[in-house]
Amino acid sequence: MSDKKPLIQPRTLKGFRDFPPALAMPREQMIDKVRTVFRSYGFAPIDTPALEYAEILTGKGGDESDKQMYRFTDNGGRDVALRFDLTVPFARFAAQHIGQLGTPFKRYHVGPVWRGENTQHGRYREFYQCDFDTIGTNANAADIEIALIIHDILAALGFERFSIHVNHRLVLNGLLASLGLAEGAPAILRALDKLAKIGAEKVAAEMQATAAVAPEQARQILETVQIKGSNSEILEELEKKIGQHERAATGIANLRQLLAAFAAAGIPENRLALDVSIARGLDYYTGTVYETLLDDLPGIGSICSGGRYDDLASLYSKQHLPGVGASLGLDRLMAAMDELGLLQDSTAPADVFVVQFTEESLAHYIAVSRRLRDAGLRVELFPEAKGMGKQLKYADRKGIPLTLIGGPDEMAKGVWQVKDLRDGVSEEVGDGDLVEYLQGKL
RNA sequence: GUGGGUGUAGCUCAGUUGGUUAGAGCGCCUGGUUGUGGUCCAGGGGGUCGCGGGUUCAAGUCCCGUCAUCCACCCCA
Repeated sequence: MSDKKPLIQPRTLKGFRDFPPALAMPREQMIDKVRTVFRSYGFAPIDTPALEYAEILTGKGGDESDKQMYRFTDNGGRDVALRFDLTVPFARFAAQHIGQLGTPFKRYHVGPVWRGENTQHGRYREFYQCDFDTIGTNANAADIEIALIIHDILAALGFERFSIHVNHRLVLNGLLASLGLAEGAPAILRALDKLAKIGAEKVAAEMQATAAVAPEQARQILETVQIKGSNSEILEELEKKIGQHERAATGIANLRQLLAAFAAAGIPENRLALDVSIARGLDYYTGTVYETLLDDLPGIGSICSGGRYDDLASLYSKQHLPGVGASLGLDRLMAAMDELGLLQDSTAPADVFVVQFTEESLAHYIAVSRRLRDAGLRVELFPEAKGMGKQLKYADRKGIPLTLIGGPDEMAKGVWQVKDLRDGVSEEVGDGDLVEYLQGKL
């Protein structure tokens, strides 16, 4: 062998990760659970290319996202870029295909996105998002459904303590309009969005600096936005303060309907938190806005956020497409679940391990494996007729709970020895009773 | 993009004011135990000290650069 050839150092790019089974299995399990929820609401899956023409993607999320975009010229001289979220590609998709899809259209999309920003805990340059949107309807029922889905996903993943913070842009706009500040709304909302992070004083200062808000106006905004109390108490207060404004009244009514829906669905009230300070920095939200926080890990940030927008695809089509949706950050969620010990689920790749006692009897083992698989069991047959100690050790290390031993003695009697590696107990089981016995053990 | 911390065996980490063949625990492999894992006993393999350069008689240790990672800011998922 030539050891002269210099080896290439195996490595991955910053912010890009390998997923060995211990990571890939929980991720697949998560995606399965999330998908099940989407489907239970009648959402259909779509997929789009990772790579798009740069002009499709740039300029949609502001300077920041343009800077973070992986962009290059392909071999055909095209200016292309990797998608940095799933929303913009969906807008393009909707503009291109809405004629065939019909409205309302409900889709979910699970896939990787890329952002060339600095890495941090739960933040990578390649990460998975799960987006779900209903487009083509203005009905508040669609907004309610999105919130219910967020709730059901987190519940399905095993989270107990979380809260979906909701607000309505019409409430905020009504508030600003009542103060004569409709003009500076985007800048004011961007400042407001930082409330939880930098505090009321700095927010007031920023609003005064960037949006020509008078100190008294800032005080009133912050007072309204920081109303405390139960969800219905907050609504009452809002009603009193700005309920006479038509737009605000609509927003308040929609939020009231959302609360009623959650109550009707029997969801604990503390999982939905009316929070007038939630604005979402993005300009395009026009109605409901969502931000989901884990009570036990507030520092990790929002793990699922979104809202209602007036027109998704206006950049690509004259067709008016209002919608509402949210996106879930899978990798951030996985980091959270890891931290909270929700990821400890068995990662065993199989339920039953079949020992290959002798190579001569391979067909016997393949036959039984097949029978068990047909019965829905996950079965691994060891590829080599190595010593049984080796094979059992292998099965044990993988966390496979049950092993099937069928050597000459068992074959002569027409039985299998089933050894439960969890307690070390073995039992002889007749060939005919095998499937039922194993299923009972799992 | 800015500021800071950390890189020594597969993992978690020791390693003195620079000083000879760089250590431990766990894991891994082999044997005790060719029909029984997880316990026990004995033995074994495994490290260009992230990488590159510099200072020095001498660098894991000091200096510079670089890459990776973690934390904060920013932004977000």
